[in-house]
Amino acid sequence: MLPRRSLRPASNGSFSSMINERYNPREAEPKWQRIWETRGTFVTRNDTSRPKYYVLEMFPYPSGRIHMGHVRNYAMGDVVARYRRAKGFNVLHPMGWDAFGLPAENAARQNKTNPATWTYANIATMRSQLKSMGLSLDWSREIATCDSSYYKHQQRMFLDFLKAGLVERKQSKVNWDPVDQTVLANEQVIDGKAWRSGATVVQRELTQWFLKITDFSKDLLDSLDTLERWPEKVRLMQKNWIGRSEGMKVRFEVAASNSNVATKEIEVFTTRPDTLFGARFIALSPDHPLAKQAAAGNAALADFVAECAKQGTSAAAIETAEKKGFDTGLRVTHPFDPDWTLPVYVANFVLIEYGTGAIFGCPAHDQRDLDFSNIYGLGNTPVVCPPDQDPATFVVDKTAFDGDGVLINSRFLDGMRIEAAKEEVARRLTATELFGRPVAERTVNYRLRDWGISRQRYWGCPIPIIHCEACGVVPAPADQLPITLPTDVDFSVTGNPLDHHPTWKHVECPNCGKPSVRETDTMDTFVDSSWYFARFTDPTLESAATDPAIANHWLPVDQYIGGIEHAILHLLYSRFFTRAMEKTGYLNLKEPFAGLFTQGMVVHETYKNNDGDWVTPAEIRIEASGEKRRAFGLNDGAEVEIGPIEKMSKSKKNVVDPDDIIGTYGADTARWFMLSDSPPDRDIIWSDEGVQGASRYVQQVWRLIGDLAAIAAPVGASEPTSLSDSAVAIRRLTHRHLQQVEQNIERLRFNTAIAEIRKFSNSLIDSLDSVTESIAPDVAFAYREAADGLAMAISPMMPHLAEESWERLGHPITIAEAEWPVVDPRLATDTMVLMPVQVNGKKRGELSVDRQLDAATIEKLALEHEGVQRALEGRAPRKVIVVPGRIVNVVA
RNA sequence: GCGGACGUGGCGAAACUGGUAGACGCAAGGGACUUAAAAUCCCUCGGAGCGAUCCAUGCGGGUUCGAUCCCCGCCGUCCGCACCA
Repeated sequence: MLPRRSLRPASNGSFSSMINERYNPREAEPKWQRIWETRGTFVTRNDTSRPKYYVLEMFPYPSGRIHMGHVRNYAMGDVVARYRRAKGFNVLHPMGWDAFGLPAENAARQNKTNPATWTYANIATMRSQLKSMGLSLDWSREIATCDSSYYKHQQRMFLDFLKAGLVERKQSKVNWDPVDQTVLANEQVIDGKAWRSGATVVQRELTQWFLKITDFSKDLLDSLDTLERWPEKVRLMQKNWIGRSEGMKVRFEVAASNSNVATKEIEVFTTRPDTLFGARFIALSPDHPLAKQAAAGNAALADFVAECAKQGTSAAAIETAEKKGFDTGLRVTHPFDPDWTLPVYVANFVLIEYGTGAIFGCPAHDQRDLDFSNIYGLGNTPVVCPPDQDPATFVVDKTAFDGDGVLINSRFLDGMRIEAAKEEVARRLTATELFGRPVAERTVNYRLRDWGISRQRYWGCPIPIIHCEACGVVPAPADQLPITLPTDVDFSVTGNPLDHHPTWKHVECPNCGKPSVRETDTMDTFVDSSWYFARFTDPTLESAATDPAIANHWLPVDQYIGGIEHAILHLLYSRFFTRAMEKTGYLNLKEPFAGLFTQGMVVHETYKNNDGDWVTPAEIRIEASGEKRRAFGLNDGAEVEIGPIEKMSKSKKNVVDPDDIIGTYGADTARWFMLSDSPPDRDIIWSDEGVQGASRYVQQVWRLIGDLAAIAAPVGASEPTSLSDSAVAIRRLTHRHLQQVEQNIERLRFNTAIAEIRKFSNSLIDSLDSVTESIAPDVAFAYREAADGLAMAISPMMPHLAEESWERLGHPITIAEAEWPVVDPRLATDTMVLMPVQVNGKKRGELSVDRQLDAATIEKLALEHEGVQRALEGRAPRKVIVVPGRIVNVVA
């Protein structure tokens, strides 16, 4: 028997809420979190009977507290993890901490604490915050990269890479802060000044460790095509970053030399060998060995080279920098004409890192070369004529021509198209010899440079190397690993604490036993995050970083989720590491992440008071009248200006603390809101109204589940032999909506999955209106299926509410351990279909027809339709297009 | 400068990538219940028109029976790279 008043009455909706107590997330959420923990629900075991699924969200830096960006990221990952688990996969969903890095040292300097203390305290806070979100994580696999149990393996890996020839030690320029005595990253240099000390940053040459990522340039580029479940945008960014270009290296013979320059030739790289007859000069990078050689005997040139070294590396500095050069006095011979010589300049715009560090300048067809040529009066010769120009009159003045055209002024190349001319030059120059070698060779050049990993910092993984005066660079013996960080460090002195620690660096040489010193540089923290996904597969293994069999089973990560800001470096380094680990026997695959998803940011309105200071959302209240919204300070009531919507940041104070939200509304509401409304790869605007909407929905579902629980057949009730039309209708909507939810989650379209769930619950609420006091068994069965289906549908997003509902519906075990219902495709598709009828592409009516109905009958029905008749105005239809199940269009 | 993405109601968006444009939600307005409020429920909600209907997916063209979707040309916003030879 049904208590009528528990359902929504036609005109008075108050009963439902009166008899249904409100859902209280503050009680339910911790309760279910404890139950999951006690039952070990999310502990992953190796189980090959089920297909594996590895979901991973980019692990956080333990900065202190989680922010809304984390909430969004981990809510998405958790939907995937919970959904896949329900679908029968053995899911690996771990969490860890990217725990090394500069902020810990900064905090240590400021607060006189130890970086380790600070870091582990933050981890404790953030772990408990993440736990309050109810994430289905296997916490038994937690790792922190600052644990020696983690970085021990990283040191070993470094030594293995060294042995395998994947590590190199070489000189490199760094941004040096002379006050703090430290190396700065490019983003720490602002307008040529150090971000912290404000000192003028200088370029300094240091010997540093490099990982030879360029060994894999080609593979890293080519394999991008295999990453089908990566965003096109990220693949493109990586492609551009690797920067492949086809060209030639061409050697020019030195024709006239100053006495101190012994070189007989200069090699340049070019992608435009076709323009060789337009050459006007050779330009060397100031860092080119030949430039330095020439400078040694020429004080003015030496001054010029030194001046170039001061040139800023910032984007702004480069943009405004004028082209400058210095004539070395050297001249080289043109490869196609022994009587033609070209001057050799040192020029500030030539990069040492790219190509050979030397170019030939063709002013007519390269803007940089033209700018340079115009300053130094070197002239230009157009050698490619645009299709719309007359070769006899075509001249270049201020704008170089880099489009397609036909070769002119180029002797044997005249009349050729660019591609043919390139081929011809290559053919001739590879067949001509200079000093016993071909003058030129075809090459492929990459923009990608080797990865410098040395950091002059304390809070990072020590590089396991010993420097001995007699033996040179000696790898630390494997049995001495881990090389741990000393804990008694002094941050009051400038510079690297490892370097001026009294004892730490002094060791005996493992080779000869003589006193030697440890490498005091630590590794770039990007190294730590380049293999953590592999460590998660067997995080407590002591003997090695990975067990290859286990790593190969779990990897690649099936779905990786994180911010677009890691599109290039982290993801590229991880791809490189996977290849390097394969080469050194740690695992056997190339690509670590089969599927990648980059989520958008969380943004919020900004608020500014009369004094122009930022105000936090917690300090204001919003008043809305009609369409207008105004904000007022809670303290003084003064009006606050509502500013633009921007990424949540501490500096603009437009942050909302996840703890506050979870405390007020519960984790489910926060998670639900984060996934609603905006497509996951786009930014989401955090708004109080939106959160309240999500919170209302939590209560609505709870009431609905209560109503359904009252009328549903018992758990496990078998399907009645025959079903009434109304029972079938309920089953249809359950199966149809569940199918849509599945498809949307699988495509990571969480916003549309949520819209579908809301449609589902709206339909159920509507359908309950027609329920009378006596419920037939077949209808009760259909409502049982609907109620269970709804609880399951919300479970990936709102797991606590789902558990509470599942319990209320009478299930003995948790929903987290339950299986996703099997959708019956016959029930998911309606037999009747509503077909719009158009006349000349404009809708004139609708036909409700059986999905199976033949086209001829549909056509007949359409033509008889009143709206069609009216629109035809007596004209005869010229053509009728029937798209079965979709649309009818009558062409008049 | 080079490369890429996006532009749909007051707002976030949806549209099975050629087939009823605006699902789902937020905000707003009206109403019911209440002494009142909260909560809940009902109705309206792109524009014009009493209506049949007409207009509308940044703007202008094109292809098509039919275009938010494909093509061409503009305008605007955002992102990546940037003296890469």
